[in-house]
Amino acid sequence: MAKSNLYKGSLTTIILKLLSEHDKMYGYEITQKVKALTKGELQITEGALYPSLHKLEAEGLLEVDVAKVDNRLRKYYKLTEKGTTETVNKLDELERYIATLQTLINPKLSY
Amino acid sequence: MAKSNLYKGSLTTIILKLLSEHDKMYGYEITQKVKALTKGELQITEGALYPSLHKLEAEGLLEVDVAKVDNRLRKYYKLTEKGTTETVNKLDELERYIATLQTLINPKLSY
DNA sequence: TTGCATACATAAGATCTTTATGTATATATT
DNA sequence: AATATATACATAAAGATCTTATGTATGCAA
Repeated sequence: MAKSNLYKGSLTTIILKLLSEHDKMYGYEITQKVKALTKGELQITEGALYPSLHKLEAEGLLEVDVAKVDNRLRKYYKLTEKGTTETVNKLDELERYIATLQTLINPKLSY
Repeated sequence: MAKSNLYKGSLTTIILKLLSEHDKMYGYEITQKVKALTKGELQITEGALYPSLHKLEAEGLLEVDVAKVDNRLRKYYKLTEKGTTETVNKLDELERYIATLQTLINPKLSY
């Protein structure tokens, strides 16, 4: 994930946010979408993504729908009701986090 | 650190940025300064701070000046030349990171 | 047939943090 | 006088998250 270890902790929120916009997505699709949206800045590795998806599922925030497309396996993930609620919380948290960083880093500017 | 595990990875940059503005600071002072600047949002724990300071010192980004004030030990940290250079890099990295997050989270807005 | 893209997965190790604990002095409260 | 809080340092165990490496398998292009 972009060499920077800043992203540590934000992956979950990113996944949830994408799923709140796209109804259902599968793992590989998420990596490609993030790569495209960020113009290559952020490349989610599989070693980070899949365990994260599994955890979100285990927590009941996502539910899976396995499908076979072109003779290849796909696991479509979508938000549960709980996941939708949690997405709002996580996004709030992320925005507060960014605001706090801005305070520390650009003390003279207001955003 | 604010319950949120988002801050993971940003502590180093925060420390460097503060030291780029304050010439020299000691550990406890850093925790208080951050707490005040963020109105309590971000409270750096000692278990995170001290290992981080030691690491920055080991990497040659900070140098220490031990002092005794009111019969109590203080370790004043200041940026080395290398540390000053690295601060610029880390701040650039953090700003790109924030910009990337904004792209993912507020696709409709530009910052 | 070799390589690249698609599509999943996991395990070992690295990194950073929390939580808990320890030492010690100074000051305020009861 | 005793207790609590603030100041000031430190480390160790456990937890969370990620990187890196590896594995399986299909489809397609060179």
